[in-house]
Amino acid sequence: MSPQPGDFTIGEAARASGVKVTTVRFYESRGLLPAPPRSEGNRRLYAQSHVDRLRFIRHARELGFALEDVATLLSLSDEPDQSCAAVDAIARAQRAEVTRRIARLEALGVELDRMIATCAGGTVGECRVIESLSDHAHCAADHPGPAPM
Amino acid sequence: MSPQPGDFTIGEAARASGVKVTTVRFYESRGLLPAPPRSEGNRRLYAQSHVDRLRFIRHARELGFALEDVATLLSLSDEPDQSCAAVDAIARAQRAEVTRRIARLEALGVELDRMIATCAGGTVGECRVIESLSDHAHCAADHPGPAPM
DNA sequence: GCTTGCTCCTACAGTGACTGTAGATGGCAT
DNA sequence: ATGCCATCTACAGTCACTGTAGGAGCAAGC
Ligand SMILES: [Zn+2]
Ligand SMILES: [Zn+2]
Ligand SMILES: [Zn+2]
Ligand SMILES: [Zn+2]
Repeated sequence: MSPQPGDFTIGEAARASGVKVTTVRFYESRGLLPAPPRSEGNRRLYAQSHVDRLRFIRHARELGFALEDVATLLSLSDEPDQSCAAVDAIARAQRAEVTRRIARLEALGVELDRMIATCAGGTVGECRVIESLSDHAHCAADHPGPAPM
Repeated sequence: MSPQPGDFTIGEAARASGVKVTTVRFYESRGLLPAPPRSEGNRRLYAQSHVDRLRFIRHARELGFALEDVATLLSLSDEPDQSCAAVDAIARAQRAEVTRRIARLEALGVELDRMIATCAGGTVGECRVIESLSDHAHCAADHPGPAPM
């Protein structure tokens, strides 16, 4: 395929969508972006629809959706006559996840603040931050597990 | 080395510290936990000090410190005569990071709520959630980048 | 003594969502 | 023709683990 007016190189598609060149190729490898036709010199030739799709992916990723969810949302958006209940469910699940993460981080913030406030600025041997880390019994809330943050 | 009373197998150390067996070995491979002596049958034999160290690591991880920071905190705690300024700095940086993450997630939550509220429950073609994802211009705040969440 | 069943061993691959690197071409401008 | 950036493929690295395969150790029950 020879380059047409209106085609984008991968660099142009990257700039137009705000997705990095390497990430565009990565999305293709993950099946989120269809493999475009190539030029005679084997370069990818993107159309506007690819750029639109990249912007969709970017926005969804910025909102924290996992690539798997992005893939589902993309395949749903390709079938406009279906019910949007599945779309809604994914968005609500993401909202709930965001809420959980915030609660988690608020609790960490409180405990970190308590720890930091006890530090009197002396030696490590006297430092209550180290002590707090050593002694789990000092902490008010239970920790659900290693922080995914 | 033959097992002594007071020694822990890796499984016992794991239960006593709340760190999984595989994760204990992983921490050893990362240099966070010193390699313990072995039994005649090549099993790791931990002392109470190892269990204490594991509990320290676990608590620091629960507070979201990266393993590299945990390693620094551990090496600082091994030198009790030094100033605790470095400890304080790491804790404050972690606190700041938690604050940033919360702010980020609050913004995502607001945008997700707006998106979800516009969904009227019709078809995908009419769904404003998909539309919001497609059209970046509809969103109020700038996104700093893909969400690390 | 023998089998069952749990724990433990090493070594390596996989996760998610990319990022970085190496070495080889493509293609445009001077 | 020369320089230089963009692009190509393929693979390793990131982080903090988790999971798997294929053995070996060890206590208890028979
Ligand atoms: Zn201190
Ligand atoms: Zn705590
Ligand atoms: Zn909808
Ligand atoms: Zn937005």
